[in-house]
Amino acid sequence: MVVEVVPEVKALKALGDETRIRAVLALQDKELCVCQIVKLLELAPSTISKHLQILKDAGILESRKKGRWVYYSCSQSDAKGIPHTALQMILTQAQQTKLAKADRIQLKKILKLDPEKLCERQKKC
Amino acid sequence: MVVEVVPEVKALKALGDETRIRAVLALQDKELCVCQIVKLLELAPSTISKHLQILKDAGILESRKKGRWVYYSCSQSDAKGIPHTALQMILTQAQQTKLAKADRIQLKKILKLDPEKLCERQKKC
DNA sequence: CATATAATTCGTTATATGACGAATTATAAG
DNA sequence: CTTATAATTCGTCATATAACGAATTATATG
Repeated sequence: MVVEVVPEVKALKALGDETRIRAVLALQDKELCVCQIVKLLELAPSTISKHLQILKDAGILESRKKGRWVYYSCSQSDAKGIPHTALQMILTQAQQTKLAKADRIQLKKILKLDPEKLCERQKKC
Repeated sequence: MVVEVVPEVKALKALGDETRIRAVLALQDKELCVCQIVKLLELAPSTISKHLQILKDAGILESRKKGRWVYYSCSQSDAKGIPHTALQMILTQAQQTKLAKADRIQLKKILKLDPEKLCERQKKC
């Protein structure tokens, strides 16, 4: 886990995982609730939750709770070991990759899904 | 290992390790041969060699061979997943930490060591 | 108050990682 | 040509990581 790690490399380690960088890229435009990220990345909720914790602990993401839902968003301040400007450059470049492009298409679909069909959560997200 | 990894996160993963970021920071001023890095980081040569490979494979370091010695230095081009400018910002910030400062003091000592006393390699480094 | 739901925490498991020393490779020196 | 040395590769082992499902927590709804 990214836990006993020296703060200098926390954000680097957090971002150095395909699933986690995909999550951060998905959050570039707007905040999303956990269930939407689960839908996008197709991993168990518990797995996604843990990844989001790691990113939050690294200062890359923030979260706010609204009712039963938890919304994650990109932090506007420096992450642990990566200045905000540098992080932006990294993410801008990563957005150009196939990986990110495919996810953006998929995310668009998820955001447009019939709220009734996706799940209850969509009614409130 | 950092090997099966999608290129987007290779450099991030490579840097997200205390030993490896220390190596990169030590190489900011000038190239060093493997034995000097071994001396600085106090790990087995085989371990250091592997770390340096990972950093090289991520596009962060370069190496040149001169006789029996292999010198590693920082690459001037983009790493895999981190634009060069962003990497510079990250490293500049990392240089401010206690970890890096202590290493710089130690490195200065290593570079001044009596060549005869350190080891044969020092005669040529 | 009971039930449903979103998210997290916990326990487990398979795989990845980082460490080492021994063996190997490449080059220099005797 | 033999020996010594710098670095790497290989095999092994202990630990870290990422995945899952079950259990738990928090909140909304009937």
